[in-house]
Amino acid sequence: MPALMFLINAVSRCSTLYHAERLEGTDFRPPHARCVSMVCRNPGIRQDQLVRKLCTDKSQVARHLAYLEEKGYVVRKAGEDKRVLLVYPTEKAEACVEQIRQIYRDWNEWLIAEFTPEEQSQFASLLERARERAMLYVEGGDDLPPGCGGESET
Amino acid sequence: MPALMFLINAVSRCSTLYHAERLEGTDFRPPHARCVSMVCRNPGIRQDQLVRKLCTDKSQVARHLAYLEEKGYVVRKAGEDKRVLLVYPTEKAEACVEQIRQIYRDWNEWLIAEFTPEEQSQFASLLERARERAMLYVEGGDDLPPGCGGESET
DNA sequence: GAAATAAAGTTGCAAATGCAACGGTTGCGT
DNA sequence: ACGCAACCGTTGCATTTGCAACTTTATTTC
Repeated sequence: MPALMFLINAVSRCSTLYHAERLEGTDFRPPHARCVSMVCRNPGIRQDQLVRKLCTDKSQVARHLAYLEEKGYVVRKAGEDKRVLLVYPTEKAEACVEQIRQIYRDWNEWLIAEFTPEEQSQFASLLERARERAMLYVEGGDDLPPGCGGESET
Repeated sequence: MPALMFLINAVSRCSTLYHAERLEGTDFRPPHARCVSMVCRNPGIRQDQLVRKLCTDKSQVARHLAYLEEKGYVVRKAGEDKRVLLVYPTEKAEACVEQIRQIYRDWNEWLIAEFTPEEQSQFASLLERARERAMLYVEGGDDLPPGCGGESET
């Protein structure tokens, strides 16, 4: 049995390929669509919080938002704390976010279409818990996987 | 609740970051390690089958194997059908594959450490089924997700 | 048997990603 | 009030990835 990572990588890649296909002809590629979807769900979100939610590198978010801003899908305003940028969707974004969400739904439903309803909710729940735990590694903390300098052994 | 893709992408990315950290100082980066692990598990595998198992692009496998061959970890021989290459691990690869596998195990176990044993096997089983279904999309066929030209409507 | 078609692998190129270094801003300690 | 560390976002750079065009070999078709 292969390691979980192989399974997860495979599903992740297939998902992205599907989204890329569905997004053909739009202004978006998969990472842009992820940003738009998240910004519309959280208007005024701080850019660094967007990085956390998308679990990617801050340089990616900076570049993708710059692209989306240039295309008129988002607006960024400095917060009270002038270090942070608050990101707002424009009407142009609101007008097409539903189309993006539909792509997500289509993939989700098709992917787990052969699961029973209980399996479907189990799957989502376990994945969410795995995600939370995986984030612990990225964000650092006490409970780290082996080989991260956090070993309690001598 | 976010789409499954966000969860899967996040776990996938965290996994890769972890593996990259653990592989520091070796000749491998995550994609090389994946190739070595798979080739050692399937000595003499055809390069195109490796592409399927790793669920990546054939150009990636070509480049990563070229690197591994140059470094002396694998050997590639033309098959009876001279179009295909058969990939064999060298002793050098066999000597370090166990170290790679340990990294996979460490991550696996840590990631699902807070699941109950039943949840752990459920998770692996559901992920495997999701992977198989996701591959259906990449490899084409009858049962495709919406928007892939395979619609049965008019 | 020759030509057309398909398959496997390689290479070139553009996009996406991750990291490290940098600039501007805030908060803290003294 | 000053200096210093931390924080946020941006940019430069190297790696990884995906696609398409190409080469070589096998298979099909006539």
